[in-house]
Amino acid sequence: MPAESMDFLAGLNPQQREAVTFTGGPLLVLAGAGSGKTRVITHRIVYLIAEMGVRPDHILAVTFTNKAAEEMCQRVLAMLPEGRSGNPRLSTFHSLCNRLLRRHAARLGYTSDFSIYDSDDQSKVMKGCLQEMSIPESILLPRKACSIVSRAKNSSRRNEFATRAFRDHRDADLYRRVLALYDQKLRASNAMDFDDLLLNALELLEEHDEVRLRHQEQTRHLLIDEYQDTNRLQYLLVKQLTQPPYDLCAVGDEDQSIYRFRGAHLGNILEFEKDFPNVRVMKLEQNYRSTQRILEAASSVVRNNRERKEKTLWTRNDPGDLVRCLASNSGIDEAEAVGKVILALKRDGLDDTFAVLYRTNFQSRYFEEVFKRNAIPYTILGGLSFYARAEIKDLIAYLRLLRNPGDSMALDRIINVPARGIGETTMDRLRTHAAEQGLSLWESVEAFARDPELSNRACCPLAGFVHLVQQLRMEMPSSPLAAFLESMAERIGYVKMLEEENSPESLSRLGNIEELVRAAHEWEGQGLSVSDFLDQASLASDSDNYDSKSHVTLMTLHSAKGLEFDVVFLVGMEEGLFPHGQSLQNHADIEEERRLCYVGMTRARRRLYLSWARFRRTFDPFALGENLPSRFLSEIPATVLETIENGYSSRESSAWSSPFQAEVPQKERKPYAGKSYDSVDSMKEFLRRRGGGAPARSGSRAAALPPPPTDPGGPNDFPPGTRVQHPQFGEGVILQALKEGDETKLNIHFSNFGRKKLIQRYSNLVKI
DNA sequence: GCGTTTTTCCTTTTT
DNA sequence: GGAAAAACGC
Repeated sequence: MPAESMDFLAGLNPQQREAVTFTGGPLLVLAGAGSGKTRVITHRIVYLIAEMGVRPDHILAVTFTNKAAEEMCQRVLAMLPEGRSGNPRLSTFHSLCNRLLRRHAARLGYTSDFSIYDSDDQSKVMKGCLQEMSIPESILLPRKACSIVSRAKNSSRRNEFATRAFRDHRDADLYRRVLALYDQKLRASNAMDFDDLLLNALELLEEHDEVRLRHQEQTRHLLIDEYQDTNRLQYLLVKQLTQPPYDLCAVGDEDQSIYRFRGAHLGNILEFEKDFPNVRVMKLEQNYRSTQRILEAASSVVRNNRERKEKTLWTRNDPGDLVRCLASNSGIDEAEAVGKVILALKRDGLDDTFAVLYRTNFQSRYFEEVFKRNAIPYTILGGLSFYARAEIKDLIAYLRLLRNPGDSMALDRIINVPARGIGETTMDRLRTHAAEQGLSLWESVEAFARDPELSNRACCPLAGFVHLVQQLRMEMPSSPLAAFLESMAERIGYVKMLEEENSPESLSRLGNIEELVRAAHEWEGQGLSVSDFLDQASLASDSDNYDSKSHVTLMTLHSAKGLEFDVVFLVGMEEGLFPHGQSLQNHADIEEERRLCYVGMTRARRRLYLSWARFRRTFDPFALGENLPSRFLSEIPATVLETIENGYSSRESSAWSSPFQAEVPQKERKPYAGKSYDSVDSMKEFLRRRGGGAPARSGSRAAALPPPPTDPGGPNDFPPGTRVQHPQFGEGVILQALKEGDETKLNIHFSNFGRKKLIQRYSNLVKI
């Protein structure tokens, strides 16, 4: 072996080395958190090229985010000797499929200029579908419909829709019709949603032999990262991308599977050995990232899951500090406690990286406020990302319309932005005309603009708009990206509109546009076209924006996957928030929440703080007065945990003031009585054992707090939060109970019928 | 058809 | 507490 290769293998432990150099067929690497998963993938790529003489472009590695792909690519290139031919291909499933489809779109009846619809576009299309089918929102919300449809799409081939999709569902027939109409609309706009990218790529490979063969020829070595989060569609794609004898290397950790809601199928990794013959399975169990105590705490939590392969993660690292549990009174106090810890640790002068991880995006708010007030520089991922800002979406919608005239969502968005006298009435007529004549919205606009019958008032603005778009469309292909964007923003009147508004917001929007132009300049330098720019904007993920040099980063637990930090704060650890209230009903969902907790905890290198708040302002109808600490906290052994009581402050009464709960008469406020909270006692016991914990209430404070837990009440008592069964409406949850005279009016949310107001006496409700 | 004010509803998690 | 839809007045 050349000295060089000895070098790059020298940094690996025996198991890693084995995984890197094994080439005798399909390989599954079960890699625990922090066990050097990325190193295995990058070194394996380098090994294949440098040692096995594999042509770089015969290697395809699929990762979860573009950022991960890019980083791996850079590490690989740094290790490779000069003078090779081509680069290995590293990409996400979605970008891979996108590229494949752009090349072969015609075979599936799209043009290569197809648009990619984001979740906003999706729910707008869905809204239209439901309206056309006269399904009121009270029965099916557009976004809910989108997620149901998306899940079905991620587990079926397109030609299976009519039979296989929704097969477990009570309303399968209804959903199939919704899906069919939704699909038809997207197709008519020459558009694909995220799921279509996978679905169509699969169809392309399965049904077009020459495409598949060419691709298999190109992909002799396939590596897949985060295999635990692949869904059925991705699994089927993997099978199409390679062929026996597979050189397939899948790397994953079933304990870190956190995308079940998106169709991720744990079976993919648990049954890998059945799917591929003669598979070799290797385990990486030495953790290089975290301290012993952090690892012990995280392992004890995830051990409570049933659906997993047994493995023992260990480390040679220091024992480290105890994991700390911060118990605060309110969400604001929680944020302040975290801020204080960060300031204290920063005072020690270390160059530590910090992360605040939460279950849901809305939790970021208090942290932002506190960090701003205390001059703690932070970066926030997700929430309103750059591409989600209105002005950026508008300009991108213009580009989308220029590239793909069929893109009705883009057209709809910008036809009257800035205002050009094309209002709702005209739009209604355009839509009707399009539907009647089987035209796209754009074709309908063109027709109206030419129609001599039409009044000038309606016609002129349309004609002007058509002319503008046609001109821009002609110029676009030949102009450099940044210059084109800039001149477009000018000519469509967008800049003028913002300048005339002349408010602080409009000025910041102008700033954002400048930033977009700057970004375009950079991409232009890398030889990217308008099309690439649009794809980048659609397929970018939140963690793609993560900057490891930033000292404090706020993000959801999901976005934190694959990242690591010196100090991690896992906040909002309360029953109902984490685990999330929507996950309490079924065991598989709880297990997923637990894995999410495991992922969060194992992001920490040196210090881990877990935090919860007794009261939290919320608009969730499931919210129930005082919070209980998350069950995950009670799963951590006392020997590695230290509880810090972030005492009762004067704010507790204001923390207890949800606008919703304020409407409920004091007397009827009752703690949730459902059986999901069966561990109340163990939780209290757990806190007492640790000293600190929830002290007994006494004196004046008790008056400001909600009444202490009492019995759920008799059969005629329906406090908010109670789950009920109705003879016609099925299952529901009491949102509100109002006593009026001797009647009680109940406001109930039924899962299949939406909200209803019923008089309790006549309702025939049964508690469940 | 446009701009402002009022009301509503909301909150899982993401490519 | 804030964005998006609806309602209202011009």
